[in-house]
Amino acid sequence: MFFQTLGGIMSEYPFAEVEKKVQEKWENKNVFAMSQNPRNKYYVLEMFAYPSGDLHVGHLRNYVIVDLLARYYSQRGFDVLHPVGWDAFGLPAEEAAIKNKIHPRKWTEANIEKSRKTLKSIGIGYDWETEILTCDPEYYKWTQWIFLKLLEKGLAYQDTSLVNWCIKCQTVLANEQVENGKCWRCGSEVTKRELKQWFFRITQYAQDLLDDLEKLKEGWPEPVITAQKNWIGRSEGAEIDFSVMGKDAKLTVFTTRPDTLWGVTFAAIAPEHRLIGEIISDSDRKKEVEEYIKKSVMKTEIQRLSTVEEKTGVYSGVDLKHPLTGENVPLYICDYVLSSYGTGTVMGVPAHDARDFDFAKKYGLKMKEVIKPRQNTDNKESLEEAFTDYGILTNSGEFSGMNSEEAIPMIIEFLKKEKIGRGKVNFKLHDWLVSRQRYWGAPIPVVHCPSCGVVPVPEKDLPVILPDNVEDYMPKGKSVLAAVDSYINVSCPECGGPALRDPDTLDTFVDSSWYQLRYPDAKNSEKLIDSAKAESWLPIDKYIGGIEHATGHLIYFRFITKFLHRLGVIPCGEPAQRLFNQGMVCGSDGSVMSKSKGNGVEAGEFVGNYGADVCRVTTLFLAPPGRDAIWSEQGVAGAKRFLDRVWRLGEKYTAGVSNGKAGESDEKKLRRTMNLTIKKVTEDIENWGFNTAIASMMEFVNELVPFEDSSSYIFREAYETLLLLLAPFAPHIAEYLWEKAGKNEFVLKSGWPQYDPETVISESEEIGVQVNGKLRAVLRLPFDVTEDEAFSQAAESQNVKQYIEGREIKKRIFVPHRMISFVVKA
RNA sequence: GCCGGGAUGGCGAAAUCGGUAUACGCAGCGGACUUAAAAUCCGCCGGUUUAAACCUUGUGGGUUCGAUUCCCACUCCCGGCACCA
Repeated sequence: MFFQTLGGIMSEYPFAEVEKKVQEKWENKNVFAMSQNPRNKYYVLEMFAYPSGDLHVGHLRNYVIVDLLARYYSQRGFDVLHPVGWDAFGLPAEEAAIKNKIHPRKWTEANIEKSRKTLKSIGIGYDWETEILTCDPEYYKWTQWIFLKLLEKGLAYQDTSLVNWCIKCQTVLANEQVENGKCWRCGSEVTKRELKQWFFRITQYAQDLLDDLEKLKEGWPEPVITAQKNWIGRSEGAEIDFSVMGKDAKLTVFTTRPDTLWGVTFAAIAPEHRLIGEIISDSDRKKEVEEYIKKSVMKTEIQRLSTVEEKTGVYSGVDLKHPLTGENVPLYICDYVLSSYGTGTVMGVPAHDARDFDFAKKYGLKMKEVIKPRQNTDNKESLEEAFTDYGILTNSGEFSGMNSEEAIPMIIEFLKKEKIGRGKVNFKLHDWLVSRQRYWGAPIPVVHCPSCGVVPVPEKDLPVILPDNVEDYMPKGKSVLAAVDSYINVSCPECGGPALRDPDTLDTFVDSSWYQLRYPDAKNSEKLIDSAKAESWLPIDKYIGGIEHATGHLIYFRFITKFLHRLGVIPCGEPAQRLFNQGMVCGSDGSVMSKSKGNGVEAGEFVGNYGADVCRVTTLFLAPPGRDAIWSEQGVAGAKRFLDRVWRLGEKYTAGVSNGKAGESDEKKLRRTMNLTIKKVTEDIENWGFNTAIASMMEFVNELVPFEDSSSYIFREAYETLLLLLAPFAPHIAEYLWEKAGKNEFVLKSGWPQYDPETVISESEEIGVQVNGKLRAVLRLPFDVTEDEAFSQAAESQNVKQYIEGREIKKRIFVPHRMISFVVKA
């Protein structure tokens, strides 16, 4: 019996027994199962997690927040979908395999089991029937299917590209695995290597991805929208052709400032540019150029990170011809020019571009001023810095005297007519490199046949199963799978002749780019998702995760959603209606909590010591969910005391004793507090103010504790209301006490209290009185006090009197329920 | 360099259509209960001060009867992007 107060000892919330019991009850009755035909759906999801093993309290925050919402919306009568899954492919499993000789699958499954246990111990209400694992063939079958569809539509292609290569590890590294130009694992220098890779043509969706950000403005945080906008990086300008002197060749540049075309004094080309070899073939500076290229390509990574100041380059020995003036334009090879953006070649306008200015100054190149500032045209003899704003064109032939804004479209039109240029829109966004020379990922469903070329695996043969019989996971310069004969050798689906499977696997961002579509129909073996299910559950209503995914996952996620939408698989073009960025939890050292830093507090251990509900309340009370927070055990005591008091209220309720009659005014006050608390908690949940919601429940409890008559109707009503409000925050204790209170239905299905606006009005309230902006008194006045009455009462108040007496009152201000203010002449 | 977020008691934080700054909690102090301690309950708790008064939301200005809230300038901290022509 939990409800006996033994020998005067104040009882505490016996979390171990209660939480176990409640969790069993939830599980037996399958309370979190998704509805098969939702009328009023609500889909909440936290961002996909990598199963790293032990969850720490930092991870917990996210789960607890989303669970709170799921439970809240359930109580509000929505059909909630709150699923869980695991982003189970990826490098760490492989690293563990190499290090500890354990199969990546085993390692991954063991970790997932561990995390599952922790999540269950916190009482997160998932429908475990819908759980997905990206390393499950039934899941990656559809990852592969999406790949085939992209291939079919020309949105997946192979191309050679320079990739990060660690010589020591003999492997390709993703950008985020390169830290300051060094390999994240072995610390040795990373070089570039040209390899054939698979890409998704996300750039084809760039404009769409950009345009639809408009639709997300209401539901997504502004910083994410901005980050995506910058990442997509649309810029309008023109491509202009420059012919190569003495050769039948031309180079095209991209510029956003065609109005500065007359100011071109040199041109610069990226060292990696594909045409360099051809252009310098008979230059007398061939040797220097080749040396420079070799040097800059090798050290690209380090340079990118360290140099912003120094620009280097080498004269190619070749000149271009200015398309308008016919003048010689020397061509330089410069590593400040990016090969991956625009055309890999730029026109140099030192007078009007800061970078070109630096370069020209260093190499003593000419500067030609062709844009004048609109205001103060004090002619300086030599330029001290580039003038990069729009202005008035000068020395620009027939366009001289025009404003940049009007000249730009006219110049583009002119270039088009002369067939030496055209308008052009460029994006910073690059095509998405999706192949990895790695084992632990979804196999790329493609066969390479010597006679038929690249042949997609027929849909009926999906999934292409990742083989388990691998002995050595150490990459040897190519994918591990290339060495698995039984896997790699296959007959061509077209001609039946001997062929090879693609040895690469897909980037894990591909796995996580569509997972939200799978939950509503996780077991469907015929389709990615049944269209009726898609119709009734998609899109996500609330999506919660860290801002660090703003330009990675969230772009891929939107892209694949859009693609599948166009394909007719799903009804929506955006994956998530609302996005919320929860803040990070930092360890006591102030840095982000993580296993590798050793500053994590293990979740399982914490729950074992204090219980799930204390853990939840502590986490939620720590700070508002959007803000970064430093973990501290200090809050635990408060959370524990709070729940212990609730527990004792339960005893008081059960006992139903009347220690003297509560006065009418006390009852009225309690009714008022109850209604105010309902209002506050409801609004706070809607506005992500979980910490203040808890604060107001604490105030409510503080009033209930000393309330005399626990057999009174109002006490019983208030207590029951408290349990309903508390349930999303501390579901175990709420559920248990709800049952003890004689309720038959789960608290989760027992509705959400409504507040009565009438009762929150109190008879009187305290109003501050200011004189010349300084607070001089606080008066208790009737709620419906008239303005005149308020002024006269205020003026009579002792302390106010001394400040206004004998002085001319210039102004009186009355703000109902808040403030009375007098302005007097000094 | 550019973009974004932040700065309020000893600590986590609350209050922004401008209206009694510091709710709630932690820590601390005092008291009740107890042989005692813990737990629990009650009270105090920004600073100078007997009170009155004055000062106080990173800094300096401004608007206003009144500014944590709005405007301008700046400092520091955190995060992201980083030669995108």
